[in-house]
Amino acid sequence: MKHILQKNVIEQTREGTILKGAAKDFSLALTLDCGQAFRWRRVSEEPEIWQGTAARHTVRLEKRGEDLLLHAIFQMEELTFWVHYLDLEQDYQAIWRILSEDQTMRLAYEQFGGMHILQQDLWETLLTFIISANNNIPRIRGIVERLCEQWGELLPDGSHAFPTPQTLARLKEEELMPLRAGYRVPYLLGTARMAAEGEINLDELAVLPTDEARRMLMRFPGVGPKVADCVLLFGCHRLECLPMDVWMKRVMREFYPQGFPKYALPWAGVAQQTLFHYARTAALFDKK
DNA sequence: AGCCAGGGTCTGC
DNA sequence: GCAGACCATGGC
Repeated sequence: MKHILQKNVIEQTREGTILKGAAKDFSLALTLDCGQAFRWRRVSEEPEIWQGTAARHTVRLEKRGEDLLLHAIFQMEELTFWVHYLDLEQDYQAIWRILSEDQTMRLAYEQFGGMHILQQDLWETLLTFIISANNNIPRIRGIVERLCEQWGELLPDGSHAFPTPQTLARLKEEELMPLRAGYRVPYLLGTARMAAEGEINLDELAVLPTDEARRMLMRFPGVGPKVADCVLLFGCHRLECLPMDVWMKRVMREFYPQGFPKYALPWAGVAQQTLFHYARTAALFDKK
C-alpha cells in the first residue's frame, strides 16, 4: 500500500477515490483505446469518462485535469487492483528519457506520450489475442463483448466478468457461432480446455523466464509468435516483448531495418505500443 | 469486387 | 526451417 502512497496522493470523496496528479503524464484515451484492451468505452466526452471491466472488476475512470477519479471506488483492495492494472507505479518518464535518444521514438512520444502498458489478467489477455489474429480492432471488441455477455458471470453492477476457462471448456463449437469469431472458435475452445484441465498452468507460466513462457504459450492452439508476445506484454508485463503485427512490420522496415537500438530493447514493448499508434494514426505509410 | 485487419496452421519441399 | 494456401468475418 505504501508504494501507492509514494507515487500517488490519495483523496477520498463521496464520488470515489481521487489520485492526485495521476493523469498528468498518463493518457486514459491513448492507454485504453490503443489496441491492448478491448473492453473500454468512453461514456462521456466532457468530462472525459471511461468505463470498463477487467477480470472481475469494473470501474468508471474520469480525467479531472491532472487528477484521476475512480468513481465509486472506496476500498483499498479495489484501489490497489486498478493502480496495478493501469500501471500507475511505473515511471514512464524515465523510460522515455531513454527511448527519446532515438529520433523516431521521440517524435512518436511527442505526439502520443502518456500510454501505459496495462497489467491485464493473463487468461483474459490470452483469449482476447487469439481472437485478434488476422482481425481488426472494432471487430475484436464486438467478439469480446459478446463472449463476456454470453458466458461471463454477471457482476453486481450489471456488467459481465470475463468468462473462466472452465465455463468455456464445457461449450461446443456450435454454441460459439453467435460470436461470429470464424475459424478462431476451435482455437478458443482448445485453449480453454487446456487451461481448464491444467495442461498448462497459467500461474506457473507467469513466473517463467520470458523465452520459456513464450514457448509454452505457443502450445495453445491459435497462439503463434505475435499473439504470444502480446500476451507476454499486455498480460505478463514483459516490457521487453515486441509484438510484430502488420503495422509494426511497416515501422521496422521503414525506420529500423537493423532492429531497435540496443538501449531501447528492455523497453521495446513500451516503444512498440506508441509506435503502433503513431504508424496507424499519422499516415506514415500509404497502405503498404 | 477485392483488399485488408494486432496471424496461425498445415502441407510440401 | 521456410514459402504458400487457406482460413471466417465485416468494413471500406
